[in-house]
Amino acid sequence: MGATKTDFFTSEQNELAMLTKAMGHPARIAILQHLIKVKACVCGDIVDELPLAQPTVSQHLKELKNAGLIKGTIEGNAICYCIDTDTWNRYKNILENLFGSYKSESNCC
Amino acid sequence: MGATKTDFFTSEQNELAMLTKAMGHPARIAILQHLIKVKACVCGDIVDELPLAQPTVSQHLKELKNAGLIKGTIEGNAICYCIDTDTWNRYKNILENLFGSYKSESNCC
DNA sequence: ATTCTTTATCGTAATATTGCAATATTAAAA
DNA sequence: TTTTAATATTGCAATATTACGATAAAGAAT
Repeated sequence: MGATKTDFFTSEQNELAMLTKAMGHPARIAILQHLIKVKACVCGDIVDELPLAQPTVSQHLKELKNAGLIKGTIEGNAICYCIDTDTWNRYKNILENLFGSYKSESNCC
Repeated sequence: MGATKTDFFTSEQNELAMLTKAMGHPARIAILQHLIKVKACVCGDIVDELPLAQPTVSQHLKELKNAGLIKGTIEGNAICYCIDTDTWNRYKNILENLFGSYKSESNCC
């Protein structure tokens, strides 16, 4: 055991879980916030912003990229990371949908 | 190593990470969706809804409860779980804030 | 009082995540 | 072409997560 039983859940459930799992680390939240704040794309100075070693940051960037939250484009020998607009908006909708589907009136406790 | 370096991040970042981490499993997404759908509180038939053993479901419920997403009230020898309205709305705002703070115009790639 | 039902906890195995030092890779710069 | 700079990858140790069988706990039903 130890592996998540993804096969038994819907693709929507797995996607939501994938998204939130990718966001489920303070460093990755910090990266997203930073990419949003500095309106231009930032390259490797994300490393300077974080209290983590370069390989660790690289790993977190990879996970955010795998989830589709960010994308990186090569720029010389540096790499320019930024929010991936398309998936970002899609995820925004999915989350709004989930959180919006709950109406507090219909709660018995 | 292996432990997250929470001390070096802001409490907002840690809270967002805590929330999304708690949601970052298809079973826990399924539980939330189910609690939203059946407008009354459900007790242990969450177990029947999921393709997981009872102790595993209990563990997932505990994590959702720790994150403040749900709460359980004792009802006889059963326990009635439901969305925790207050924290749910707070988390909704926090997430809307994060996802709303990104404007796609200000992206260079 | 005993049994049944419901949920939680314990113990444990399998796997995943986190973090970093060392090293590889790739392209600019000298 | 060597050096330098920026990222990625590898390998590994520490820790966390996922899952479940066995068992405990607590109240309902008999």
